[in-house]
Amino acid sequence: MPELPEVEVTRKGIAAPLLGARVLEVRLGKPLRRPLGCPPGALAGATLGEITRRGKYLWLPLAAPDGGLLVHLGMSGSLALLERAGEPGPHDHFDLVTDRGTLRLNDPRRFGAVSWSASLDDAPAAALLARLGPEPFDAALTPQSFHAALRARRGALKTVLMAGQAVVGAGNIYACEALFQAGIHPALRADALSRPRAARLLAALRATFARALDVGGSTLRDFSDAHGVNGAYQAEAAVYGRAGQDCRRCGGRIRRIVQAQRSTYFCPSCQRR
DNA sequence: AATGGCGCCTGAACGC
DNA sequence: TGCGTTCAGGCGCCAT
Repeated sequence: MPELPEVEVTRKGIAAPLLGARVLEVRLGKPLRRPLGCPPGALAGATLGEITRRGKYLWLPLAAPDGGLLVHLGMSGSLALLERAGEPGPHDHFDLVTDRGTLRLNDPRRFGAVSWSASLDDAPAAALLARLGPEPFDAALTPQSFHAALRARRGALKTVLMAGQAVVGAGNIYACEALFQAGIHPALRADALSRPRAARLLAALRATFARALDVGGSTLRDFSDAHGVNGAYQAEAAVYGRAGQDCRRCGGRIRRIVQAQRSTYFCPSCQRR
């Protein structure tokens, strides 16, 4: 469900209220994608530091006992910070009970994960984060470096965007939307993209993310933020989920193709190879 | 080292 | 109404 903007909106919703919170208890539901990696009881008494984000991962640092939790929301996960948490529902699989409320992970498909690591430099966190490319708004990510990263890839641009090595954060929706905004065909080979067009794509991706952050991640149909509110779908996707409908820019017909077993939506006349 | 394919889960929407 | 099929916002790991 969440792409980078949604994860960042989630982080913003929980970072301040949980800073300095004391862990009282950890409750687990059904198994998630990977094991917690420590006995739940071992976290009691720890104090939460400032929650950070890397790609679509959240890092919840803990002190005394030291360590942290690396959280990924997968396809269908969402976090809510509840003042008074009721009994966990059938899809609530992780509760971090603190003296400032309960941070609850709801994840019907259970592709998400919560993993304890001694630090970001230790397993499993280090290995999971090691493969990630630069953050989209990192100043070190320039049109030049982005173009260079794309030139090292032979796959289709849309697939490469989603792989997260040239830049992190784009999922299926924002990859499609950014390519539309940049006027680039999703099946164009990454290493065939000219430098000006790479610059255009980076700008489009940043604009897409910035817009989503502005509206609080509510560009996604059923996203709900850390307070459980939202879900106000903006209905502003230009191409995603619009196969067969008219392109808002040229009036042509939006097409759906499959790339790497994922749906890709694009406008054949606005987006050129 | 990059690439493509598969598996992990459940629920909603759709067609018959 | 019920049943089967398809699809869904993401990784990780594996073989090549």
